[in-house]
Amino acid sequence: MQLKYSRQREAIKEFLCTRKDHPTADVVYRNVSEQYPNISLGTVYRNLTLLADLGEIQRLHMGDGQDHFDADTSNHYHFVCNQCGKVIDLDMDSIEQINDIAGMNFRGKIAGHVTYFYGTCEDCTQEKS
Amino acid sequence: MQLKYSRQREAIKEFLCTRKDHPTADVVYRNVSEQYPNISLGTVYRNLTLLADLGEIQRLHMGDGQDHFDADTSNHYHFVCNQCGKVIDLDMDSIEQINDIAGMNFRGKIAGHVTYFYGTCEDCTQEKS
DNA sequence: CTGCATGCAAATCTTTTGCATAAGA
DNA sequence: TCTTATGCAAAAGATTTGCATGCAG
Repeated sequence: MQLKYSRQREAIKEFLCTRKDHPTADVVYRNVSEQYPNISLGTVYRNLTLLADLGEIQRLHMGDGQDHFDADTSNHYHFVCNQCGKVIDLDMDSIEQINDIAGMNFRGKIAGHVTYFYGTCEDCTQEKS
Repeated sequence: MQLKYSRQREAIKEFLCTRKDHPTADVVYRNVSEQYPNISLGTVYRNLTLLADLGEIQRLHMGDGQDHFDADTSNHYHFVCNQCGKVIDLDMDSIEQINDIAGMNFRGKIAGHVTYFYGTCEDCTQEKS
């Protein structure tokens, strides 16, 4: 099967790149709708899935019921705030470290990993006090 | 609200403790049904959610469409095989390491985390060759 | 007795899919 | 012109929920 250009897909990808948070399919849909009023949610899902399969974006399963999408495909950690639900990227260079750790006890081929930290973000910590 | 004993909940918890893999709600349902033929899927979900909220079990969002449940609430990593879908616990003592890593760049309170490694498990690697 | 837990079924919500039409190559 | 992508609506799945009844305290 041969991939064809589509402006809808392009717009979806572009929108994701502008965001540092991790929008859900529905958020993508509502935003891209402003540029392409006739776009359908099905198309958004199809393209998000396609882009994720191509490795151009990351699909995140955070357990809040909806998948989230991230245009940053580099290995990085995610912090999910228990209070406000915000998702924050954690930058760190030592991603290799974690692969080493896993390698210690596991025999098999590790292709990738996803790490979520859960807790209270700085903003919510301040509000409490 | 006051918690009351229920044999169904007890059976669900016990079943989970016997398993080293991470059953889905439906698997729990089918198994506990053997002991309590009239138990309903709703009850299974209600209790799994309750037990997870109490911290007695862990709810895992692995991105295969169904949540998985784990009676082992200690911090540990999960390996998900891309080929057969199997989930394997990775034992490692150095869990603290990962908290240190996150602490380096993030200001806030980290309460817990979940790490999934994706790849090919040993069995599937062998079949291929 | 009083209230939480259950069973059942319906409702919700997210994501996927079938199909006729539009658009890219 | 040939094939992939879209839009729309229906379908599919997983999980939640309302309500009458059952069981624990």
